Amino acid sequence: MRNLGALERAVMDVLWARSTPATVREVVTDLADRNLAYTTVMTVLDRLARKDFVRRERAEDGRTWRYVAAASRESFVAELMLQVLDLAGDRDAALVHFARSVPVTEADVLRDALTGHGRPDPSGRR
Amino acid sequence: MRNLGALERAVMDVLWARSTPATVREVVTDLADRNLAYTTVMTVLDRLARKDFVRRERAEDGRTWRYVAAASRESFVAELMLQVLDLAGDRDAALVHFARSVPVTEADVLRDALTGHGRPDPSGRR
DNA sequence: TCCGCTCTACTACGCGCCGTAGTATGACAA
DNA sequence: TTGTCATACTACGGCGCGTAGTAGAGCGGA
Repeated sequence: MRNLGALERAVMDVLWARSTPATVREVVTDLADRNLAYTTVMTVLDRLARKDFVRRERAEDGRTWRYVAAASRESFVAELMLQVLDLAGDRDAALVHFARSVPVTEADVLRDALTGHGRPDPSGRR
Repeated sequence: MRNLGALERAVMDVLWARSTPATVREVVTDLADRNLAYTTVMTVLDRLARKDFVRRERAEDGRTWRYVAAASRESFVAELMLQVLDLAGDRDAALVHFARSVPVTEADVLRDALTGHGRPDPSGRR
């Protein structure tokens, strides 16, 4: 699962901003400042779908597609962070470096989230 | 600071494995299984230097360069993780996702590293 | 019924990055 | 002086991505 280009990321941002599935047309208007051709956005959405970053479903008219982000932005980022961690030879050492380089306020967030990790939290995520 | 290609990463691995600065020749022999041309490795090292992933210094003979990784593998990974985190709209939410998706044993490592983050630890890192 | 709008599928092209390496050139050693 | 070794510079093909055109199908209005 490779990374995304700039426009691909912009399109994902649009999809993440709208929580509900969006048509190509809607994404185009949300990116109006970029002045993109309709087909450009379509191509990008198609590529994102191929890479499983977005899913698509038929609209009521039976011919228009609606696109929706396959994962939340936050879990996407978390996933990416785990992939990056895989680059480390010594994962623990990398984690320590990471923990120390995170701003203090975010360290608190992390600490809180870790408290109870592995605890009886019935949500069955891997 | 973009990401690295496969060969670039392999070369970095060599440099990280050797803690001491290495010549092109040495990197080539460490990558012997790949059967690379000397100039290939030289080009890659040159590109890594341009991107500030490695530094280089003259050897004693005055004409050979020695290359050394600019950062440890662990801090490189930690840095990358922070960059990824920047992609998140809601950093805290992404951190929570991350904390929850990390294996339990590594969660312990993280927790330990975070204990004392911002505490009276006289080492003056940001 | 025919026109035009809209949406989709398919194709294409340029650029930059990266893997890969050749050539030219200079220095040193035999 | 000739061969060896290191460097600098140049090159080329593939791939990913930004960008978009064209062709064709369906639908709604004149």
